[in-house]
Amino acid sequence: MGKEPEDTIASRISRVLADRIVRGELAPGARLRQDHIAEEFETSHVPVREAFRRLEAQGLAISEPRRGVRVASFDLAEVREVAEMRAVLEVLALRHAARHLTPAILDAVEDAAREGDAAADVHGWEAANRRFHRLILAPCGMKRLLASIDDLHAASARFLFSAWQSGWEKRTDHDHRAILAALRQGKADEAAAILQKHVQWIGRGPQPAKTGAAREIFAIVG
Amino acid sequence: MGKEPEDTIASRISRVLADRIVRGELAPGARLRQDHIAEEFETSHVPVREAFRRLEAQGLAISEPRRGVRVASFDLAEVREVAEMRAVLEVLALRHAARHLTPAILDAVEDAAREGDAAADVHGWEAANRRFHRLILAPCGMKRLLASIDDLHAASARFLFSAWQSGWEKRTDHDHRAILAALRQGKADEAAAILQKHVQWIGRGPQPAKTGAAREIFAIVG
DNA sequence: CTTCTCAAAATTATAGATAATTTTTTCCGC
DNA sequence: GCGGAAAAAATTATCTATAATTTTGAGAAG
Repeated sequence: MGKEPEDTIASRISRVLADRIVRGELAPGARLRQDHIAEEFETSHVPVREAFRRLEAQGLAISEPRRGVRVASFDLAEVREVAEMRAVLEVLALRHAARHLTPAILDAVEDAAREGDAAADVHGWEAANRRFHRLILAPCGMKRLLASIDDLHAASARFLFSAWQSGWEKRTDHDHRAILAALRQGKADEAAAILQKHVQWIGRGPQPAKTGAAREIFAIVG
Repeated sequence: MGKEPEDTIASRISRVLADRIVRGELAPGARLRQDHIAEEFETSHVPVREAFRRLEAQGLAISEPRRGVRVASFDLAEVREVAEMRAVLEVLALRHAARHLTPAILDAVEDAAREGDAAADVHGWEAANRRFHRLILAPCGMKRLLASIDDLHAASARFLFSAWQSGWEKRTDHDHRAILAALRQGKADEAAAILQKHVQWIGRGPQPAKTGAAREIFAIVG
C-alpha cells in the first residue's frame, strides 16, 4: 500500500497549474512558457503541452497556435454566464440525486455547511462550499454532468478568489441551511428552487486598496 | 489569400478522429494507437497525444495511463443524460439569444428546417438539425455555453448514427416549425418550452438485421 | 526623441530516439 | 488439448534534438 494510482505527469502538471490559476497565483493574461514549466517539474515539454490542452478544455487557459498559451481572462459577463450554467446544471443534477440521498450523506452535508460558516478565510469557505455542492449532487451518478459542474466550480472559485483576496468575514449561509432542511424533508423541488437562486447570487467583493477596474470585484458566492 | 488560418496539426487530427468516432467508423471500445495514427497523418506521435487529450475532454475517448486510449462506450443512460443536459443548456442559450434574433437569421433558420425535412439520409438530417440549433442559439454570445452545447451535439450525433445506420425516412419536424413560429412572433418563452421537450425526445432506431443489444438503438432525435 | 529595420534571442512545434510497460505469442508441463 | 510461465513484440510515455516562428532589442535614419 501507499502506492498511489500514480497517474501521468501531464495530469499532475495540469492539476497544479489549474490550482495556481484558480488561486490567482497566475494572473489572467500571464504567459505559460512550456520550457520554463517543464524545467520546474523536471520533465520535458511534451507532457507540459498535454497539460495545456487540458487547461484549454477547462476554459482556464487559451492557446494561440505558434504564439503560446496564456491564462484565460474573464469579465463580469463570464461570471454571469458561469453562474447561469451552474444554476441549470446543478438543478438538473439535484433533481436526479435527491432520491439517492441518505441520512448519512445529509449529515455530511450538514458538516460541510457548518464548516463553511465557520471558515475564517475565503479559501476555507470555498473548499467547504464545493464539498457541500458535491455531496448533494454526486448521487445523481451522471458522470458527464458532474464533470461539467466541476469545471464550472473551478471557474467560480477563480472569480471568487479574484474578488476576495482578503477581507472575508464569517456569515451563516441561510441558503445552504434551507436546502438541507428541504432535502431532509424530501422536498426536492423546493431544494432545487433555492439552489437555482442561490447559485446565481453574485456578490461584490471588498474594494481593493488601489481603485482597480470594477469588473474584477464580482463573483459567485454560492 | 487562399492561406487558411492553418491551425496546429494536433487540432486537425482531433477533428478528423472526432468525426470518425461520431460517424461510427471507429466503434466504441476501439483502441486508438498513437503510432499508427501518427503514421497515417504523416507526423510524429506528439501532436497525436495532444489530440487525444482533446477527445478525452469532449467525452469521445477514454485514456487509461500506460494502457492507451479507446473510443468511449455509451449506453442508454448516457443518451438520456446528454439529452437532459442539452435541454437545460439550450433553453438557457435560447433565452439569451431570443432578443438578438433578426429576421435575416430566422430566414436562415427556416432554410435549415426545410433542409432537415428534405434530407434523404441521417447524415444530411443531422447536419441540418445542428445548423438549426446553432442558428437560434449562437446569438446569445456566450462562448463557454456554446462550446458545451457543441460537445453535446457531437455526442448526440454519435448516438443518432449508431441507431440509424440506415433506414432513415423523411418527415416534417413540427417542433422546429413551432419553435420558428414562436420566435417570429417574439414568444421566446413558448419557443424555449417547445425546445426543452423537443431535445429530450428520444427515438427508437430501426431494428438492425442481427438482433443486437437493445441498448444501442436509442437516440436523441431533436 | 521617436520609430523603423534587421538581427539575435527566446519560444513554439514537431521529429526522432530511448526507456518502461503492457499485450501477445510461444512453448512446456500436466 | 489446456493452463500458465516466459520470451518476444507491440505500444505507451518520455526525453533529446531540430526546424520554424515570434518576440525582443540594438542601432540607424528621420
